[in-house]
Amino acid sequence: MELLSLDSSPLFVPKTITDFLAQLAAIKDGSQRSSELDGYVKRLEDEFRKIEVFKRELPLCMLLLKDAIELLKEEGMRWRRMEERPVVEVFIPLKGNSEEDGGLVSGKENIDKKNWMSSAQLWNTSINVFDYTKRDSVELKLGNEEDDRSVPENPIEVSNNRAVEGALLAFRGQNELSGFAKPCLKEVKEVSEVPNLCLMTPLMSEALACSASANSRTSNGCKGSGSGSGVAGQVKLLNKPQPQQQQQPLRKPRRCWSPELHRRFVDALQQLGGTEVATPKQIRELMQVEGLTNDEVKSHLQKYRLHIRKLPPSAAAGQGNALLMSLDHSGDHSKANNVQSGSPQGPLLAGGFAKCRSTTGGESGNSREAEEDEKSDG
DNA sequence: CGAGTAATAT
DNA sequence: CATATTACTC
Repeated sequence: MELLSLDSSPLFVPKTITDFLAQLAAIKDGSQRSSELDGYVKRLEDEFRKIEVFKRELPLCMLLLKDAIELLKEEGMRWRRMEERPVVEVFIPLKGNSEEDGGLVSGKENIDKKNWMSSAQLWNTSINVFDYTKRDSVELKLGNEEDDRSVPENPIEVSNNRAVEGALLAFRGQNELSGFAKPCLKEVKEVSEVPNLCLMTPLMSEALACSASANSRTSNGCKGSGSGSGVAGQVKLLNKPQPQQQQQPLRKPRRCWSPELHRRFVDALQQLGGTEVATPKQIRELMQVEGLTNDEVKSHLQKYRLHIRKLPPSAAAGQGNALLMSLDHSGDHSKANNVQSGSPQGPLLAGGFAKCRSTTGGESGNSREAEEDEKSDG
């Protein structure tokens, strides 16, 4: 046993990071030590990718793992430096600047965690922003957001993560993250409290256009596969130096109509009195979704109309159709919206309307839509 | 400009 | 084939 630990063969799995560090510290041979560390970090990262799929269920694991990875990496760098010039420093600086700062150990940790938490929140709410290399930008972005979270106006807003998304994309470029970028938009599930829609903002399109054209359209994985099973599996490094920036009519990235978004759409629709009488502009304004363009709504409406025209029989029989609703709303009362018994959502949506379901979230059984924030019209 | 629709792309 | 974007007409 001890032999093993001393030998620290590649298979040896230390119980804790500190243990591991202690082990490493015992190793005198620099190359061996670094290889040990590298291997361990690699495994950590592997696992991280795996559990990333369950990030919602295992947020703490994510954090811990990430922290561990960070720490080990830092440690590795530190040691390498120490190789060159022996310095007597206490380790566990956690992360500071990639340069070295002194041995600030005390309060830093806490602050760190806090920030991480905010990041985590972001993941949960909309995008998967995970990058342990350049999360600084993320943090900055978040700083404002989370602090200023009191925006009662529209709960639904474009994931203002376009910058983040950019970073993410960049990150994807240099490191494979198959399962990461995808979920950003489809992952959006009702997070109980914060309903959020996934929208791609026009601004984003620039960034996307570049990497999208160069790389692939996977950036906006709407219907794309998913399943995090192969997350750790595929590794493709495609790094292209984005030769062309903006030229030609760059196509807007596809807007993914998440269930939430669509629900919003339908809501607006019925509030406006039906699919046939509502106009795109009205809908858009009513939806109050930032970044949502008129054309997009129009397009969606077109599709929607087609759909409900296509299968009216069954729906009509259900007498709860949106078509009829337009008529129904005549004598609307305060809660006319409640017509959801046979709400347009059911039949219509069932047709496969809301397709951008999350892949990672296996519990798609939450078909039960959380009741929306009803507009208590005065 | 906005709505509606067809054509086109992914 | 479904879905979303663009182009076109009114």
